[in-house]
This record gives sequence, C-alpha cells and structure tokens, in this order.
Amino acid sequence: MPKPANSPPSATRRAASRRDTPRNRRDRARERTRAALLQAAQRFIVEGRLHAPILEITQAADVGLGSFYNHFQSRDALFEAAVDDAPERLGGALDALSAGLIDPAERFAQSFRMTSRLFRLEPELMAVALSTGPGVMRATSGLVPRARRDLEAGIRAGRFRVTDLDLALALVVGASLCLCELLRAQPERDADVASADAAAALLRMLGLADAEATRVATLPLPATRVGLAAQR
Amino acid sequence: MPKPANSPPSATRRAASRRDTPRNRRDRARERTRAALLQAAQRFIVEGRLHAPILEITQAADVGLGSFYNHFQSRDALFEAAVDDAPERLGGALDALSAGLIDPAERFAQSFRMTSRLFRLEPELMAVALSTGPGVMRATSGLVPRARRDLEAGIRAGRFRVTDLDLALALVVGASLCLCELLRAQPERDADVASADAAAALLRMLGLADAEATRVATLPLPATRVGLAAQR
DNA sequence: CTCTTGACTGACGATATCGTCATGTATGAT
DNA sequence: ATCATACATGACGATATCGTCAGTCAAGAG
Repeated sequence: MPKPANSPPSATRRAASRRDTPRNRRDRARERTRAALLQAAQRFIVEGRLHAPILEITQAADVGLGSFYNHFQSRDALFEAAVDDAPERLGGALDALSAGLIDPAERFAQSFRMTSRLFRLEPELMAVALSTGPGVMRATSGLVPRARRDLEAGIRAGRFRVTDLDLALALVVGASLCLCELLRAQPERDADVASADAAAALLRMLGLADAEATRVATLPLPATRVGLAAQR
Repeated sequence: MPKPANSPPSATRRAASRRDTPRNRRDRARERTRAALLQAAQRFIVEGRLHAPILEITQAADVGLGSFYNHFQSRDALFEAAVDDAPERLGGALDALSAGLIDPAERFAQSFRMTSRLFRLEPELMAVALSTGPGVMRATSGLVPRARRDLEAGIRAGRFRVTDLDLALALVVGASLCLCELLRAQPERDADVASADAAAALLRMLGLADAEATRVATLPLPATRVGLAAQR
C-alpha cells in the first residue's frame, strides 16, 4: 500500500544522517522523484501556468501520473511546497554571502544588492520566490524575515532612523519586488548598477546622510559563487 | 445569431451619446449584463478564486451561463477585462482629487497618500487593481502611468533629484504595493498616518530635505467624496 | 536465496467543466 | 399592429481532468 501521500521518507528506521540525503538507495530515489516534481512545478510557476493539468506536470517531471499522488495530495499542495522551497534556498545563500559584515547598514545594503544579483543568477528560483507578489510579506521564512532582521539591527545600532519597523519593511520589500520586476522587463539593464542606485536611495530613506548612503551602497560586493544551481 | 462575443454594443446605428450610457433600453440591458459579470469577476479575484467554473461566476452575477459567451470568449478574457476596469476608475478618481495642485512634489505625495486611503474606501477595487502584483508596472493605464507622470513633473521642476526614472518609479510603486499589503494585514492601522509616514520617507529618497519632506507629506488631504462606490 | 516492503506506473471509470445551440422574449423599426 | 433583431437562457453532448487501483519491480532484510 503506497503512503497516504506526502509523509516523511519512510517512518521506519530513520537512520539517515540527521538532516541530509537519505542513506539508502530507495529513499534517495524517492527523494529524487519528489525533487523532480518540485522542479517541474517551479517551471510551471515561472510560466504562470498555475493550473496546468497534473498529468502535464508529471510528464514534465518525467514521472508517472500515479507517482504524483505518492508525494502530494493535490496540485495546490505541490505548488505550495514548490513556493516554500525556493526562498529557503535563496535565503541560505544570502546569509552565507553577507556573513562577516559588522555594520548593519552595510549588511542590509549588501543583502539588498545581492538579491538583485540573484535575480540574474537564479532567475527561475527568484521568480518562484517572488511569485506571491506583495504576499511575500506574510512569509515566515526566506528573504523577508532576513530583511526585517537586518533593519532591526540597523535601528538598534542607531544607523537607521525609523519609527515604524513594519512600514519600513514594507517599503524595502516593495522596492526589492518592483526592482526585480524592472530587471525582468529590461534584461539589458545592469543589475548591479540598478541595485546600487536603489540601495543608496533606500538608505537615504532610512535616514542616512547622502554621502554615507552612497558610500555604503557602492561598497564592493563579494564575488558570487554560483553553487546554487548545482545544488538542485 | 448572437454576436461572435465581446463586440461593441451593436454596431448598428451607434446613435448613443458619444461616450456614455447607451441610449436605448436594449443596449442598457446588455451593458448591465456585462457589468454584472465584471463585478462578479472582481469578487472572485479578491477571493483569489481565479479558476472558478464559469457556471459559478454566472450564477454569482445572476445571469445565465449562455450569456457569458455573449460577452467574453473565455474566463481569462473576463478576468482580464475585470482587471483593466478597476484601475481605470481608480485613476480617474485620483486625478480629480489631486487636480489643482501646483507643486509636483505635493501632487505626487497627495496622490500617493490618496492611494492608501482608497485602499480603505474601495478595498475590493484596489485589491483587483493590485492583483497583478509587481506586474502593475507593465500597465499602460491606471495608477502607475500617473505616478510616472507625477515623478517626471517633479524632476522637470527640479524638486526631485533622480537620475533614473524607471528605477525611481519601481521603488515608488513597490512601496505603494507593499504598503497596501501592510494595510490589508493590519486592518487596525490608520491608513492616513501610515501613508503620510511612507510619503515622507519616499520624498526623502527622492532627494527632498528632511523638513521639507515632512511638510509636504503632512499637508491636509482633500475631503474624500465617495461617489465611486455609487458609480458601479 | 527468498521474502517483504514500498514506491512507480498507466489504464480506467467517475466527474467536472466546457461551449454550442435551439428556443423564448422584449425591444425597436416599419 | 406586425415583423425582424439581438440578447438571454439552460439543457446537452463533447471533452478534459481527476484520483484510484491493481500489477510490477527493485531494494534490503533475514
């Protein structure tokens, strides 16, 4: 009897190393099937085909129709999982890149700029992560909570002059969102230049003096290690 | 034989006054049916039920299933028309309210703040207008082109210090978008206060000095005439 | 080697939704 | 008064999609 769908990979002997790839071949195979479905779903999300027939999705994932129901209850469940999946991975990548920065303002600016760069490096993942539009603000994991954390740090450190954290977060997230939309609409535009300009503007908005905002927003970005694409 | 669907109200003797409600009863009736469908569609958009069966939509509109095909080719066509409809009306209302302001910065700030107020006064229309998320930036009519116009005017007048119009527009639109999302998530929040704060921040971002930004962002708003709700 | 387990698979019957069309009816023209 | 028109309507046949299920197979346990 197949699983009632979408249960963790075999509740039996969970001998797999605590957090990582399952130990034995069967579990790995199962995981591969699930990943194929998620990845196919992300492609459909990017194309806006949120109502594609399940059969078509499974064909794109190159698995049998029946397999779908081994992993997900419904198309909505699949898409939800796919949308959750993307910001998780992106957020991790961002943290790794901006770790080690002391000044909260710098850290904020770098993360903001890296987000735009990610949009060029990982357009599909980003498109999925942003596919909920302003709804991303409700997310409890991924990019937005990190932005909130950075803003808070900046306020505590006295670098930002902000009275209403939620409001500032909304402005920042909205800016990032529409900046990505702009980058999508104008593929020829240099993402690094645009994001530096935007970061400077946002820093001014957050209360930094002109010169300081410009300085912080134009610090060199760390070299981007790709890695993310391979990791899928 | 019924129309091939979605043609202007009877190509025969278009004696109706150039732009307004059709003259004779039949055309008015047709228009009522179409409006009922549009309005029903907007309700479904607000609820996010973008894939509701057509039958359900026609029932919500209280018209026969067949009537749907008299007016629209497909569900997508209906939703598209419904989405186009909303910003059109909102934009008109905005223009009327901010007409007569001389200083482009003031005009910009007032329009921005009124948008938030509209979100409280006309939540459904606004939800529909914003339902495309960052995609609104691609709209060629409605709220966004007006924002662009106001920004341009401010730049020409030397009030805004902006090097990249598209970029500034993206930041402003994104801010407005997520501000509305914030207002939706926190219904208890005072829209006028929040939008004034946000406007001040944006004006700073656009290059106004602190004090001036605050002054412009807190000018009294014109009393809002409702009117819009009745007009439907 | 044999057995048990659990995931993969595609065919299939059930169901949901679609779009057409024949008919009814009110309007406006003659 | 009579007729022609055009929209409204809902029943219906065609089609698309769903979710189940019984069979298959490979992996791992004993």
